[in-house]
Amino acid sequence: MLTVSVENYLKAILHLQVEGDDLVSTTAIAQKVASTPASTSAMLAKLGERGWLEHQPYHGVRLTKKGHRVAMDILRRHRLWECFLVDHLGFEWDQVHEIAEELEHVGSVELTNRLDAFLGFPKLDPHGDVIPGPNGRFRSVAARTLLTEAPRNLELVVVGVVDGGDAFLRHLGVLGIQLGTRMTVLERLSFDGSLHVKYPEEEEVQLLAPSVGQRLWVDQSSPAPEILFPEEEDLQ
Amino acid sequence: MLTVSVENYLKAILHLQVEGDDLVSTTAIAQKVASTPASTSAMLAKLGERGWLEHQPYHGVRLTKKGHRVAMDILRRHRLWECFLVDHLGFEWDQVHEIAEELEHVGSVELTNRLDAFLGFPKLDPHGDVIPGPNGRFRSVAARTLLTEAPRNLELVVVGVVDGGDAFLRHLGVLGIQLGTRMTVLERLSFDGSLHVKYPEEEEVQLLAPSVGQRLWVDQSSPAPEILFPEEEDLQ
DNA sequence: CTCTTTATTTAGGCATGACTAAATTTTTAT
DNA sequence: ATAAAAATTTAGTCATGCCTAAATAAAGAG
Ligand SMILES: [Mn+2]
Ligand SMILES: [Mn+2]
Ligand SMILES: [Mn+2]
Ligand SMILES: [Mn+2]
Repeated sequence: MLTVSVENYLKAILHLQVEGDDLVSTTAIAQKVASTPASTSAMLAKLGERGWLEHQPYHGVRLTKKGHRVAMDILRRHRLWECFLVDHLGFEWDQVHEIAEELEHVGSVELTNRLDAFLGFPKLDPHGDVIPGPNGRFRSVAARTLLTEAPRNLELVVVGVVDGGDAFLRHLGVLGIQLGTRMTVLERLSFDGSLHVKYPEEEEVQLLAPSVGQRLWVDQSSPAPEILFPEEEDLQ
Repeated sequence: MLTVSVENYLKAILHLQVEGDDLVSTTAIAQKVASTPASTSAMLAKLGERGWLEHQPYHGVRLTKKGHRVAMDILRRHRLWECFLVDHLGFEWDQVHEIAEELEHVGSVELTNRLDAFLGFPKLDPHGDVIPGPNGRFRSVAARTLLTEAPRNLELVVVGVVDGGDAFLRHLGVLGIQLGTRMTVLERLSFDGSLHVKYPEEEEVQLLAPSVGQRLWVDQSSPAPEILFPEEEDLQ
């Protein structure tokens, strides 16, 4: 049986491994699970013995196939519960993380799969993060771009948030941005990468800090017009 | 913060206190939480110090107001989740106890109250057990009688199960009994208290063991016909 | 009322998972 | 290449919560 503590470590390692796919450092893990490097070092030794990760002392860890699968299952439960909380219980997207952090540790496979079905097999959680399927792999989703790297003068939709802590999500609230918000990037300022963006209904142009632009996934607004007016696309 | 273990002890004590309202014994608690009397004794001392119960060494414990409230909140979460599992995820009533045993430890009040609302503020869980409200008291329910003590020759509905472990619930399945099943008690055998019962559609009369009759809550079948044909009622 | 049985507590250990402080290894800077 | 800084592990504790075995108290039998 997996303890809550072990599960939290495995999920933290998975998270750090997805970005920067090399070895994950003790300190980074300690920070993510809010414990000390010493405690983490002891835990990593144990997780290594039990075959969930490979530990290269003084250099870092990498999840084994087995450990990766376990961590993906936890992530799956976390994100499915977030969907439930937002879609059916009416929570806001910045209120669900902490609760899902506990619900994710109820491990019944039967429960998870029925919840998945109840929710309609969602691909994305309320923050636009991809939900792993019952096979322990991420469900496939449409391609997406960071707002910073998106093309200019094209209407975009916000489809996800990178690493969205509650503070950032509330900041987005202040800016009037949520999943589904549409905007057009007019200009990227060379000074610090700030973005001039325009919202459909508003006249005024807003300036988004790079810390925001780098953490928003966007997609093209409408799959509708596509190649209907290729000349106009070229003109802009 | 309450640990899972502490919560399980408090709920076990509440359970034992409801039936037989006197002091609850160390052995009974140990049995309920599946631990030893020695471990339980140590835990009771701690729970006493922290003000959740009064411990009379060698004689037993009783929950304080504070401890009672905490336990009722856990019971509330347990039963609300059971409703969710059966009503929305399609589980059978003999499959939900173990899962709810884990879900009940997610303590967010906001979550509990929203789940309650989502479920339509149910008064009874899938086993016919009364669900505590947000104030920590049982919701009021219509009066009910044990099948053993119900009047003869009157159509009854099964509205609840006393202390329904999964084994008993599956046995009821074999007998074709679930919540909402209607039946009429024809006779109570003086030998061992077995009951001759008749089901509406079936011709044959069934014999129910006393172990079953003593653990079924029933109510009068239909509030509809009432005094419409009093003569016919008398004729039977 | 005494003896025996049963219930409960105490004593002594063990596993898990956390911490601080100290030792050690790796990395960075000069 | 060597010294300083940073990261990691090791050593030594502590709190929880569990166990078995032994001591003690309460209840029941005669
Ligand atoms: Mn968690
Ligand atoms: Mn999320
Ligand atoms: Mn439980
Ligand atoms: Mn129940």
